[in-house]
Amino acid sequence: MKHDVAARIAKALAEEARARGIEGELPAPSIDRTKKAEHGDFATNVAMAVAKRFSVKPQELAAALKARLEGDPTFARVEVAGPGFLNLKLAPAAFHRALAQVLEAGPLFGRAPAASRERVNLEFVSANPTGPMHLAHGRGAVVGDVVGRLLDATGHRVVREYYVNDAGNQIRLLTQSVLARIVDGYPTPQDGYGANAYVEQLGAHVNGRHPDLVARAPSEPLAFEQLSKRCVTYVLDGFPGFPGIRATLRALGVQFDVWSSEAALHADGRVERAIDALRDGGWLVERDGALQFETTRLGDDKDRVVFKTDGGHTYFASDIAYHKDKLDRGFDRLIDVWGADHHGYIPRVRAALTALGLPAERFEVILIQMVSLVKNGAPYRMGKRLGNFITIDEVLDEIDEASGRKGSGSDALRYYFTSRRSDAQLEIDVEIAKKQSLDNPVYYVQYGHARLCALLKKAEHECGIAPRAEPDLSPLQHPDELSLIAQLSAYPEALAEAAKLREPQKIVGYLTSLTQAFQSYYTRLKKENDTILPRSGERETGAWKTRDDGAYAAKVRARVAWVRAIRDVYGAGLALLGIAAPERMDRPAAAEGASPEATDDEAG
RNA sequence: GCGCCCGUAGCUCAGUUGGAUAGAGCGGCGGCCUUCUAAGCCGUUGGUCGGGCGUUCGAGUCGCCCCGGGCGCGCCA
Repeated sequence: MKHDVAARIAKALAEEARARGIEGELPAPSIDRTKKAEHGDFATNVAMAVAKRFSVKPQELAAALKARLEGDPTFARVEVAGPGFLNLKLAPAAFHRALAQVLEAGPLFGRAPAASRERVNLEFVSANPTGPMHLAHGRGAVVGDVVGRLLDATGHRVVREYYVNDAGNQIRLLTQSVLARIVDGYPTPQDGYGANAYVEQLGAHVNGRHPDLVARAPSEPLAFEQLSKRCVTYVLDGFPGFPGIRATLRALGVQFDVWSSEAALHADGRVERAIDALRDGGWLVERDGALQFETTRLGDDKDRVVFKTDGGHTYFASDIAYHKDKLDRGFDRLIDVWGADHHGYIPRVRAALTALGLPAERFEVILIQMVSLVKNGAPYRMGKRLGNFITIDEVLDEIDEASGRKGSGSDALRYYFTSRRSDAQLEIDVEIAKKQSLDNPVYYVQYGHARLCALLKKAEHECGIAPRAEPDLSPLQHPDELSLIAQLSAYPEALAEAAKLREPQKIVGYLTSLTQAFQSYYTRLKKENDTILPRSGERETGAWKTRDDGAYAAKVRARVAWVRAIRDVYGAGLALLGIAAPERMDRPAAAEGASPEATDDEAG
């Protein structure tokens, strides 16, 4: 629809230029959808943008263009406004054409499967396998997952990857913490994972399953290593009392294609080879007994240690190998989703790729800002040692239970995390996060979808309108119906924009506004004493089919197709967000029974 | 001190990458269910878009300078 309008404006502009003898390239006109109905459907600033080239006043040029555009039946009204805007109101037929396009594409509308075919490696979450995922991890998980869906939908080939840090200090500390719980006299490690239910349960489980390893681990390094591996496995796969990271992610609707292991990078020599390559390139220096990579030569603040004085590697050493490995696997683009507290890390990874002769410009980072928790207005600090972190499992379970539907918690959390820009800090009240089950805005969007589905079901079963009917659309004349079509036609633009900028909240915003428009129309129509479908009495007798010589039936059929288009776009949008699109939603019992008295009782 | 992010309604946040009278949810107040789902709709309340200067037809959006908050500046991850 927008392209169509843009092409017509460009044509009028070109004609005007020719008439005035203006030579050369003209800037592409910028076409905007208007916010106000009185401004028509589209507006363009083209007259203001090119007035200088034409050596005339913007308003004069706008008037000339208006004269040309008025000859085009696509436009019902063309007006010059303000300093030289052209406000365009489209004829109904233009809306009907746009709707036909949506209907033809159906649920695939807006997708661009043949776009770039860029091969993208999307690495996200990558939380250390040392404990359950807590709420803050969820933000990166959801944003990463949705960015993956956005890229899928816009023609990229995405591999979702979880980098398991199974080779470092933190794993050793976890294993030591576990041993301290179950082996008499085993020292509690400094900065370890304290006395909480998680370590307790993990210890009990490990002790029951691998008594031999537990016995030997304190004195035999090999046994310790094997025990560490077991611990990582249990953290990922779960053990009694805790579902494990994989299951938590699954419950959140997050899937991964590849789980790559840091330990494996070391085991098969990829780290060594990457470091050797840096050495061969002359990037490494021995300093203070450690091996340093001179990243300052590539714009970093200071040189970075890759091998420590004690001979151990830093995580940076692994990361060099890991990112090199990802590029070696042939990806056109690497997208890492990181917590914003790691932002200082970007220059050194980029430096590493450059030093290795790899295309660093393919490396991109999405920073996820902190999630800070408050409880009753006061900061709520979470910490491993405090043992009071709110796990994702906990939040999911509570919301599922309160709403009586499995998956409800995932929907609520996904909505919450995707409705905000990821580069802005986010404050969550832990009480609201857990109890906000029934007034979460996600239900608003889902309810809209359920209403559309209910209409379509009734249309099929009680009016005999085929689900894939392709009726004449010209009876659609209600201003709300037409402006909703304009909104539908904007969906591909919203999707493309969201994918390009890696900003899921654009989709949430789009869906919210679409829902609003439909819900508002739905109620307004009733006030106008009209309905989308025939009322129940007429449905039963079939009288609606012949009313007004069939004109009414034609309108009903057109409206049902229109509803189907909205439903399809809706469903597509929700799928992008990984939020369920329920076909029916019944009022929850709490809301059903809500009366002033009942509310007072609860409050008192 | 240096670097990155943020500052928009009482609270949590959007704002189509420079457009017209800045929006939503929650909260407050007042209305709307006899037949398509009231988890809804309508109205109302609420703003010097942190402050200043600049760029131009036009700034919440871009530039510079302040103020305020968060994060980073480890041979931790």
